[in-house]
Amino acid sequence: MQSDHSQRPTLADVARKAGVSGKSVSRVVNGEAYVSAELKAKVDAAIAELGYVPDLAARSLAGARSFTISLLLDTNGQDYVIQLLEGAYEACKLNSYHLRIENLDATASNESLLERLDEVMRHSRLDGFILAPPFSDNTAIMDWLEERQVRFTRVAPCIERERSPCVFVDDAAAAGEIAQYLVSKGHRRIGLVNGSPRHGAAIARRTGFLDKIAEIAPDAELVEATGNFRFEDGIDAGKALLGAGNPPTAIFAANDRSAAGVMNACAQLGISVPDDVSLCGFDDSWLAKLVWPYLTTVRQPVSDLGREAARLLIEKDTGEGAPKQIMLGHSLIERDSVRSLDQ
Amino acid sequence: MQSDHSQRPTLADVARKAGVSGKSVSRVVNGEAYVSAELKAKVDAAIAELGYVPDLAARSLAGARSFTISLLLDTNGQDYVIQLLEGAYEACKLNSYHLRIENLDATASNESLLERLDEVMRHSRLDGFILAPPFSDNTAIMDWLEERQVRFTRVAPCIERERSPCVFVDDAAAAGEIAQYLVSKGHRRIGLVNGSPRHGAAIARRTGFLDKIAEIAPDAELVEATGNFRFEDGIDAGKALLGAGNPPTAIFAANDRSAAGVMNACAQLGISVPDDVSLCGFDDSWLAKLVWPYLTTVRQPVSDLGREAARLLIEKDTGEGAPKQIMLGHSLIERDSVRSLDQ
DNA sequence: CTGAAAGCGCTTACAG
DNA sequence: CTGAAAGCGCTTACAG
Repeated sequence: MQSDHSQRPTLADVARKAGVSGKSVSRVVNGEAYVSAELKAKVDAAIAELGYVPDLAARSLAGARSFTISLLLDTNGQDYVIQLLEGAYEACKLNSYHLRIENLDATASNESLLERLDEVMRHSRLDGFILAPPFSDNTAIMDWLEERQVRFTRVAPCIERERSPCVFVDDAAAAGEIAQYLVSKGHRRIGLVNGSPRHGAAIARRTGFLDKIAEIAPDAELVEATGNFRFEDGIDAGKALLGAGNPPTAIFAANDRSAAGVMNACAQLGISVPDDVSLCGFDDSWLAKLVWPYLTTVRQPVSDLGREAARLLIEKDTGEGAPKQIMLGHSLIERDSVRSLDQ
Repeated sequence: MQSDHSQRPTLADVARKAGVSGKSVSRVVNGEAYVSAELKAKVDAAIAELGYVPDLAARSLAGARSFTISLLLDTNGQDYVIQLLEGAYEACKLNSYHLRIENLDATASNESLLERLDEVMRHSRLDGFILAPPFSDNTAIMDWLEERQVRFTRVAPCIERERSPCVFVDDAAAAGEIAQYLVSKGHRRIGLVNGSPRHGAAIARRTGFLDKIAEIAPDAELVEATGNFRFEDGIDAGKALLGAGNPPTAIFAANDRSAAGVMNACAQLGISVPDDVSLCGFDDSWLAKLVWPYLTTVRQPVSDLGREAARLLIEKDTGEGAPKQIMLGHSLIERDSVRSLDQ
């Protein structure tokens, strides 16, 4: 690859061809102020003619930027990982940035997580990190990054949102919409399969759901089951909820994966969805259409979350001081897993 | 980050502390030959004391290596992407390499794919690429990389395996085992849901399956349906295969995803798996246990494929000239979607 | 608004 | 087996 690179035009080549100094070429390339239109035109022409592309390693060595950002995530059983990756990749590509991946184990101790981060930072330069859940709510990681003045943005944080630029969806409101939807369909005995207490989103969904029920149907009976966002949790919760006497007529599971688990429990128990029990998920992951019947759920624009998180990291702060918080919209996706009790 | 980096110990610091030249430190760090044990010990001690880590950007700028490799994949609907990523990431981490992602659209023209690769290579230095399916069978990409003398390894290639180091599973043999298994359970009217003709693996699975049937049960009736590895294809194929008269008693779908589609078709048609029809998938993706009944399938060690592909890229060729081909084992995973006709 | 010089932290020839 | 010098291709102060 060395030979390949040694034939590439350099900044000096561009400078020679344009008849200007290297510093001026650098100014144009970096979009700095105080460049006359005339000079810029000459440089741009030379760049185009030579097909010049600045060398990443040299920029990184000489300057403070690396044009590379890292996505911190846990691939373990997360349905949204791929979409997040897609969104972040797109934003990077658009801005000629590069995307690196750090796959960490969210169940590991903070100590070992920070150790790994330290290793990563020592080995290389990075313009910043995108923290995916559940790292987006990890204050130890945030403290560590802030101490070292490393920029970061967060995807779907639930705590201290003002602490960094971040992108999220209103989980509580979305869960509230599901509550409203189920109540509007006549359900008054409702089961709730909770998500991982480690994820703030699970808390927000629970709270939003319960608050809305309390508000619009205070007479409703609620049964809760613990969960951890996993398929197996959905199976267990479904059996617990539906195996007892006086089962709920509708169940809201905190994510699609555990909703699929509930469906599995139904299949095992010989209970029909939605004839015997209605079911809602959350995420609108591709899983929602890999079950039968298709799952009614809330759509989160996951790849948009990834894209915006990357964009916020790449674009310099606009100087207004305050980090940006971006809330993206969600939407209830009606499919076939809920029936109306009134009909 | 600049301030952070300027405080890091450099190679010169280590040289000073050890009382040797910078070149000697470089030799030790790079594990070069012709270093006396005594000198190496001094340098190692100084490195440990200072906590020295070589700077990636500087190494990359000065030398021919970048310690970064890129995984070329298409995230679109591929169940194995995450596992591949996990495996490749692990191998990189172990060797202090960094993993970058390029997410390309496999349905795009070769021209636009190569254009993007060119962009990527111009922007930065890369020690090589891992080609994931279906790029592992894309000769245009291989030609392009070879012309530029860029190293690459391939995951699950089906053609020209000698052309690069690669890692794969014996798809034909694995499909043959499924054939044998179904025949041993008494099935003689068998459906086959094919995979994407774009993926060589689909061809190999079909051939392996048909050949084995012809060998051990030449009297068996076979019905084929086209497919493209997608869930929807499984639904369509399932309906086509099972909606007609004299339906098969067992179906082999070329991947788990389309097998899930077949299950969906069964649910829609009121057909029970495995009571009315038996079903096998391929991959043992996590989907296999997100359906009911759990899917009997063939397990591919996907994260191992990713790990080995990265390892082959990172480790220099051993100089024997011939690229390495590594075949990893597969195994039939018996679950609950197949029943024996004899009982 | 523009430029000449120094330097980022390594590796590559080249000597010895 | 070991080292002194040059250079990779940029950006950063610093001048003007």
